[in-house]
Amino acid sequence: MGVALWRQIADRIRLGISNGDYDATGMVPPETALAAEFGVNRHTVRSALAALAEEGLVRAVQGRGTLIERKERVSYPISRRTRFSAGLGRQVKEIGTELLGHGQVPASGEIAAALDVSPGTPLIELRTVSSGDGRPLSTAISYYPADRFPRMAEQYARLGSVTKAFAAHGLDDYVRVSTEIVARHAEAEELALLKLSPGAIVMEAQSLNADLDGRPVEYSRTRFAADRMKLRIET
Amino acid sequence: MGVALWRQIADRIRLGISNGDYDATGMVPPETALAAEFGVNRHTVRSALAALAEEGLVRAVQGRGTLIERKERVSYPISRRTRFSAGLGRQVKEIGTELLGHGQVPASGEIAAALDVSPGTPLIELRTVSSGDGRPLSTAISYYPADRFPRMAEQYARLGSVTKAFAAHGLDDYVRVSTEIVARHAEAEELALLKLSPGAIVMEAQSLNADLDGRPVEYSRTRFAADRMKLRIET
DNA sequence: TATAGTTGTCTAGATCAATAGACATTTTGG
DNA sequence: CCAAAATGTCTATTGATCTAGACAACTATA
Repeated sequence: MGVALWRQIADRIRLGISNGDYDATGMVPPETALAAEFGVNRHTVRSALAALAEEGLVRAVQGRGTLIERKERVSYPISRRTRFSAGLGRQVKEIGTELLGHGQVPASGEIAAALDVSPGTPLIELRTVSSGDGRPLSTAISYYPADRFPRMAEQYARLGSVTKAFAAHGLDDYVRVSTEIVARHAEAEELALLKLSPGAIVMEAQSLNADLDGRPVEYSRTRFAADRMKLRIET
Repeated sequence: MGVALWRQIADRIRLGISNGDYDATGMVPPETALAAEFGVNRHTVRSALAALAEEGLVRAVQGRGTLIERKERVSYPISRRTRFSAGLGRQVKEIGTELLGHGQVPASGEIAAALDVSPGTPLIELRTVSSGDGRPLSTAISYYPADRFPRMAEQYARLGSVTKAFAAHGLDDYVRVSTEIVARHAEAEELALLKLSPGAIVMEAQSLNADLDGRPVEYSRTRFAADRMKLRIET
């Protein structure tokens, strides 16, 4: 209830594709067969397939059938040495990062606690979107202590990498201290940034990075498009 | 499109609650205020609140308002020494595990590769549901090499713990080798097992455990109810 | 005890989702 | 070339969702 039948059917077909049920033919079964399998009208199946085509997961060809344009989920590694670009390296040909905006904000309770600073301490805030081969994969809001990394925004904009921006401030190495992952429905802003359709899912990772002395250097909230990414924990 | 408006509104209110937007009063704003805020009819807001009440997240009291029954997400730790019960210890008073069924199956391609056995090798399969304080939290399908752990099902049923069932086979310690996490809409079976409503989200963790010599001992697919759990990565 | 503010219930109409059926258009293979 | 099989398009009908409005029932407070 509350979720249109065609969307539920779309979810089941998507699952079947990702399970490899149709690998033998590389095509989804005919609309009439799917309608029979799911016990719904052919038009309902067509709505579902139209949604999947919109996602780029399948492509219908009149007279032939509906071809699967397999898109593997990109695997994002999470380890003590998590670096965005490095981990995605071979899975996508081209990585794009866009700086949506930046600013200086006072540390609020939760973030202040994570970064181990007093509430109100000035922080640099970066908002970014990252994509692989043109598909948006994740969007992040990151916070850095402004006294230690005053030119974070400029350096990130220039270098296109947090690791390099840290290096420009004299920080050569840092490690992941903790990561918390929740999954939820995407908000309106996330739908727009990640080019998702309503009802889509994001995985939100709240992570804390620290230098080798254990001093926190970055707190970030990264939202991953759940149908395009999987997270790989390396312990 | 494809997701009823009242369900989208419910998602936004749920998010507001988990963000602590209404902590000052402990109540959701009046229905008329919410209707104005979201630009929908009051009846639509009422449908959304009814759904949240069904989840147990809020409770409406005529004449007063709609009270928030805050339920924090249970944090599930993932580390080299991931043990289900131990990690949840202090967050829930009572942990329940139910063995739904078990059997012996031949190893299929993907699972055989993970467990480093030839396809067709007999495996013990366990299907379980775990809950905290009566609320279902996760459901899992686990596979164990049948030659090494022949009485896995019986021992698990008797001892209620994978760690103890391993110990009964002479395996005293094991570690998490890898974990992959995806998030997706729950399937019909998962909706039933975890007592979720349509459109709900599950986080699926595919994990591999090995003994201290590096030999794989368990491959499992655990699906967590996303609105009741968060995953905490400890590196 | 009024009164304002809140949730609960009912009716009616407008819009969207799903079913049903018919037929056109395109591809494939005998 | 023809027939089978597949997707594309159109019309019509039914049921669910959303809007709109009015009023009842209950709670807290002045």
